[in-house]
Amino acid sequence: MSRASDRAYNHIRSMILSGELQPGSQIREETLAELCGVSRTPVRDSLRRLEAEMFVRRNDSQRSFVADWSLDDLEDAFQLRAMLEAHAAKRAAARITRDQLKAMRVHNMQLKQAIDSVNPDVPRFLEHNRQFHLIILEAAASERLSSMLLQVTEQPVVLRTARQYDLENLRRSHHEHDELLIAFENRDGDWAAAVMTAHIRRAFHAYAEAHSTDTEIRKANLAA
Amino acid sequence: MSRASDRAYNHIRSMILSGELQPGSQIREETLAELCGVSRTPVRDSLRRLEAEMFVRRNDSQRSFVADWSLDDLEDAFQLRAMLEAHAAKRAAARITRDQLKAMRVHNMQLKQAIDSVNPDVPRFLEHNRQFHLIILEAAASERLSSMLLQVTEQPVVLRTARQYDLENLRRSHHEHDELLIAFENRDGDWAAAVMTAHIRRAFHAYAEAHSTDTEIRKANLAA
DNA sequence: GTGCAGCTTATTGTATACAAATGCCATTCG
DNA sequence: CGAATGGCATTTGTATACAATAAGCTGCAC
Repeated sequence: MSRASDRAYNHIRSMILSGELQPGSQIREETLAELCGVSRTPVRDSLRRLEAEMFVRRNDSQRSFVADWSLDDLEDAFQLRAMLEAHAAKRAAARITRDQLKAMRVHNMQLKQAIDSVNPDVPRFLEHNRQFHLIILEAAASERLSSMLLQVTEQPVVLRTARQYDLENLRRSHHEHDELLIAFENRDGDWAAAVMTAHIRRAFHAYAEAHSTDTEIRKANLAA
Repeated sequence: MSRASDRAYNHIRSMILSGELQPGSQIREETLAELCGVSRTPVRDSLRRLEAEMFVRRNDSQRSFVADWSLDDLEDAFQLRAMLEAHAAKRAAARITRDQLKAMRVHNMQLKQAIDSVNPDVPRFLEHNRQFHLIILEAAASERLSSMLLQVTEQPVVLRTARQYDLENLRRSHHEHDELLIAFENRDGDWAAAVMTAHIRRAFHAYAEAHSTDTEIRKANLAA
């Protein structure tokens, strides 16, 4: 996409992710336009995209609000994600190439390194993790599946809190990736799907735990 | 949505579904604007929506084309649909209310009537069929799942050819719905999911068969 | 004849002005 | 005192003009 429209999209998206735009709050096109330094036209474009991606929601009278997801909604998203990623894994097992497997191994090694050093580099872990999963999606060779999965992966709640996993959980991810790789090498789609389901669901519970702790902390702060 | 924008969206969508806009052909905003009797602004809105729904695709330089799906893409869509609908059925089995069940029974009765009369009314069948499935989606109570499923159900290829099923297949649908209802009454999510999977996959193969016949005929016509 | 440069045309992107719709508040009538 | 209604303010929708970009073409050089 073009300059202004892209800028607006990325800007608004990051403001939502960072919490700068509070969940549930109304967002007006003109305000956003000023914040992004563009006119309303590209802002409107961005809002439509963000609405399709469920970052933004509109009420009956076309006013836009920052989406506000409950823990239930989150579990919902993870459930869907688990199902779709498992499906992708199964398809990928039947189609994946040597080169793709090789690339996955490299990413899995690098994400391990990112958290094994004395100074764990979580963003680097996440990036390699993303690439790892992306290759599976690529190997699954279903454009439709890809677009759906992105929709459910790129959610604010997911992204904003992905960083909360502790190192122990990240290490588990690495081992699960290893198992996935073996399943792929054996072209065992059911195995791959099962490992993937477990992988995603564990991630959800790790998150939910971190989240409840977080909530506790927030409550404590409010009480203080 | 508002008047002009809605009109444009529906108009363009129906032109794609009817084949008036040929798959693969480029579509220019201004042309569409004239066809719809609105300015480019609402047309652009519509194109973005249609693009998100994969009715329209854009190339690297932002030009829009009517999506053109192969049989593989179609099977892909049906596979995803089967998975998602099965998931919906499972969730619905745990949540569905008496009233919803009752409404489903009514729709299933009416869709039977629509094809049992001397003059089969396929559009009426399809409408009740749609409502039947919609209630399941409603009972599944996952907004995200709903929006995904709509995406994969409302596809041109699916819609354009839904009318090709013969009466025998439509009757089978009715019976499968009956079985679904019993699974729901027993709150047996796994059963419901299994029936649903079979239901959708049978529909796909019925379609694929009709389609290949269709293709044969077309080839024959071309040869003549 | 082939390929590239530069120009021309086609198409989309952006800004802005104005129109339409919606919500809000105050005022009035029952 | 409460509910309905009218008008005002806010926000979004649409049209249009202009800018930017990409595609296609023409002619020139080799």
